[in-house]
Amino acid sequence: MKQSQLFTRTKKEAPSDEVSVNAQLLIRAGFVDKLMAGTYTFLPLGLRVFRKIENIIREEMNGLGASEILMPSLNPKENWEKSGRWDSLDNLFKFTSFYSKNEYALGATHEETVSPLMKKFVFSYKDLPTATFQIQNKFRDEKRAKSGILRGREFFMKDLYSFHTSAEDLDAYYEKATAAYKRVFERSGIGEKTYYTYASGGSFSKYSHEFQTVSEAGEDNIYICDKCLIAINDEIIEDLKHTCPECENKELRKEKAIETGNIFKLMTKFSAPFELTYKDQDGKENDVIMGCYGIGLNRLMGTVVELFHDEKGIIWPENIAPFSVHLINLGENEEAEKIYAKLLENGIEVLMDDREASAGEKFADSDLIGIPTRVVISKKSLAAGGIEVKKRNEKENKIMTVEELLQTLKK
RNA sequence: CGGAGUGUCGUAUACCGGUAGUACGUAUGCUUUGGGAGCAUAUUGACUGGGUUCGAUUCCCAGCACUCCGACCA
Repeated sequence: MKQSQLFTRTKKEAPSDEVSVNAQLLIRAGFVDKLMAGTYTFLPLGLRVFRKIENIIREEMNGLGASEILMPSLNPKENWEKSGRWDSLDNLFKFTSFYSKNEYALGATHEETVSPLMKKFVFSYKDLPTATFQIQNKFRDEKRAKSGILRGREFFMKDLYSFHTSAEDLDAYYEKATAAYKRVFERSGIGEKTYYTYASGGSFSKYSHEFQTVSEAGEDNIYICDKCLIAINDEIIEDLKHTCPECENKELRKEKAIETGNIFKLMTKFSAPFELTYKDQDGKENDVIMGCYGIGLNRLMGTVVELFHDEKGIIWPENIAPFSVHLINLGENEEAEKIYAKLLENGIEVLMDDREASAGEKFADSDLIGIPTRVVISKKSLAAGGIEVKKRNEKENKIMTVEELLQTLKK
């Protein structure tokens, strides 16, 4: 893509009312725009990052044998009454139709939709286990939206639901889902800082498991066990008497963390009220055993920015960067076009800065946007024998040929 | 939901109870091209409503919006 085609522009200064690092950098660099507190537009660069994250998650969910669907955000009141959450969930967005006076909810999560849906397809133990997921916008009437894109009122979530004949089968699937979640965080670049965490189960169950990413921007406090690399959310630390549940280690390290994922064993909490049942081998009717598994996509994106930035801007991990290469053209139009075409031919995602701007402005923008590899083409680089290549997270640059660049990118 | 703070060109800011200024941006022209370039000209603004006052962007009240702290967070 050519930068001159982008309708967005970078800003020297962040809006004075944005304090969180993720919002400041994402707005300044032109990845997102705030519509109101807790709702953000993904701009072209931001959407590219979003799609990268989405695809990583999608690949991992497909790897679990789950099939993707897309459920409506607009939900009937009836389903939420059936589960009891019309009244119990206080951040559920509810409204009344002006014309019909019917009441509706905007989906905050989709157990109330997926359970009656699966009732139409699951009849026998032969239909189980099965799993389905979606990547969709959720609505939660947060009392206080905050921290940029980390806690919004409308946000994107990947929600996976699994259906089983037994608790043992759910347990096995839960393990597989946990492994898939770990791969999602590793591939997104935050694996090292993300801990499998024991947590409370909220309205779903007594306990659940979270994936917590260590960051000062986090809202949760977790206690990390450096022996088994798991953590405990401080909301249940008293229950566990300050020891790690896995190894009984008492020397836990307290850190602030962002909840990037949360998984629950629902058991029959939703299958029972929605009469989602199956017939077993003996012809007996049983409630389906369920699990649910969520990852917030906006939150994952914001967390990456919180973790990877410097005073000049964002430093995107390779796998979720909007582009692989930022090609900076300093007045060498013909050569730049050739290199741009060559990189595209080789399947490299390139953003070419073809604007008529000063070198300083182009460099500053490049650092702010944070594409992993910067390539400069100029009189100086050509005289030195080629193009100048610099990684966003390194200080030194190297002169090389385009062929050599292609070799490095393939590694 | 409780508490606090803030609303001035597109952005960041200044001053002020009496003609609202600067920088960046944007537009035009010329010069410039390795770290947000220079000159000239132009361009755009007091959240909404009420009150006090001869006069309010400024003071007061209400509303709305945003941010922060706390509570909440499936």
